[in-house]
Amino acid sequence: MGSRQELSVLHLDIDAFFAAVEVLMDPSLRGKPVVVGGLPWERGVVSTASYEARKYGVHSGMPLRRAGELCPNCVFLRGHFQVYREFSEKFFRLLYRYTPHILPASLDEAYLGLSSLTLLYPDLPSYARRIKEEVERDLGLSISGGLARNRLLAKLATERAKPGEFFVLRPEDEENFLGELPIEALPGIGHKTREVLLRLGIKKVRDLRGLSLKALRSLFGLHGEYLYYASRGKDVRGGACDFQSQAPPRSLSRETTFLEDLWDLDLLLAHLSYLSDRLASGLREEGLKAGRIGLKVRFSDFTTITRSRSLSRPTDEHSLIYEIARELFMPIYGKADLSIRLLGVTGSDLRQGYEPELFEGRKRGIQASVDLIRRKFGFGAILTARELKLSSLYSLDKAHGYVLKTASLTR
DNA sequence: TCTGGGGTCCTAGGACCC
DNA sequence: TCTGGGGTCCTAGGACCC
Repeated sequence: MGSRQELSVLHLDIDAFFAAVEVLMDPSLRGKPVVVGGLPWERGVVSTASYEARKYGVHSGMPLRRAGELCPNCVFLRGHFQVYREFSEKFFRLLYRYTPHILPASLDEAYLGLSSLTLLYPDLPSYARRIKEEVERDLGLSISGGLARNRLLAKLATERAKPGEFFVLRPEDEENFLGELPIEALPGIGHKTREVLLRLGIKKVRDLRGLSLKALRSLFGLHGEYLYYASRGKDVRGGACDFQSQAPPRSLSRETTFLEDLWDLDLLLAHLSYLSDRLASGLREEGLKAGRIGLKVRFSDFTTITRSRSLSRPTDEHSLIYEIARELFMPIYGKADLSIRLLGVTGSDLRQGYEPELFEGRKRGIQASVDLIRRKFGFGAILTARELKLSSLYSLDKAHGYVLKTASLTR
C-alpha cells in the first residue's frame, strides 16, 4: 500500500456525545450508566449509551425495553436535542480556529484537512494531538481522534482510539492494521453485506482482499467496487481536497412512531397534517421548497411502504403538502388490513425558495408571523383545528419536548 | 430483543420520446 | 405488423450511517 500521500486527515469524534452532554448538565450523573433515547417502557431505541452503560451490553440502536432489561439501574433520559445542537455548533466553531478545511460528518464528528499545515507544523501528529486536546478542554467533553492518510483510515484510527485517546495510523502500518479488522468495522458494511460475506467465509478485511474486483462488483454492484478499494485502504471519495463542500440538503423529512398502532382515520389525518406542518415549517426555516412530496407508512408488522409525487411547482406550504400527503395516503388506508405504526412526510427535489411571490404576499406575511410566534413559544403554540384533535400530541413529540395547546390561528 | 428519527446513495422497472 | 436501441424521468424500495 505504498503511497507518497502523507498523513493529513484528522478525524475527531465526541465520546458518547448525547450522554456526555447530559452528564455535563447534571454532574450527579457522572460515573453512572446513562442511556439517552427514551424511557425503558417506551417504543424506541437507544440513541447513546455512556461507557458505564455499555458495560451492561447496552448500545445505540438497541430497543429501549431490552436496554431496561439488561441494565435496570441505568439512568434513562429522553434527551435535549436543542442543547446537543448548541454543543455541536460550539464544537465546529472551535475546529475552525485551526483550519477552514472541515468536513462535518454528523453533529459530533468531523474531518479536518491538515495538508496545508505540513510546512508550518512539520510534526503533524503532535499538532493534531494538540488540536484534539485543546478542543476537548474548551468544549468540556471527551474526544477521540485519529490521524491518517485519508478519511476512511482516519475514521478507523479514531475507532481504535476510543474512548478519549488519539491514534496515528502510519502508512507503513496500514496493511496490517486494516487486515486484522473484522469486516463489519469497515464503514459501509452493515448487517446485510456482512451476512453475504460471512457465508463466503470472509471474516476479516484481509479475507475480503481475496475477492476480485469483478467478483465484488457482481455481488454488490457499485458498492462492491467501494469494498474492493476500502479493503486496501483506498478512499474513493478522494482525500483531503474537497473539504469545504458543504452540500445543500437533498431531502427533509418528519416522521412519528405512535405510542400505539392506530386505525382511526381522523387521528391518522391529524398526525399527517401535523407532520406536513412541521415539514413546511422546516423548509421555510431553510429557505427551501420541495419539488416532490413523499409519504411513508409503516404497519404494525413493520412492513413499510413509500409513495411520492412530483409537483409542477415546488412548495413550502403546509396546506399543499398536507393535501398531497393525504391523496397519497387514502388509497393505502383503503386497502390496509393492518393498523399503522408510523407515518412520515418527506420533501425532496429541494430548490432555493426565491421565486417571486406576486400574488402571495399577504399569505406569506401571515405565514411569517406564525413562524415567528412558533420560534418564540414553541411549535405547538399555533396548530390547525385538525391538529388540535391530537390530545396526546405532547407525548409523541420528543423533538420538541412538549406542545402548548392554544387556539388555532392558521385556519 | 420487537425494532427512532433524520439523512445519503444506489438499483431497477416502466413510461415516454426520438 | 409483432418490433430497436438509447436516453431520461418518475417512482418504489433497500442498505447504510449517526
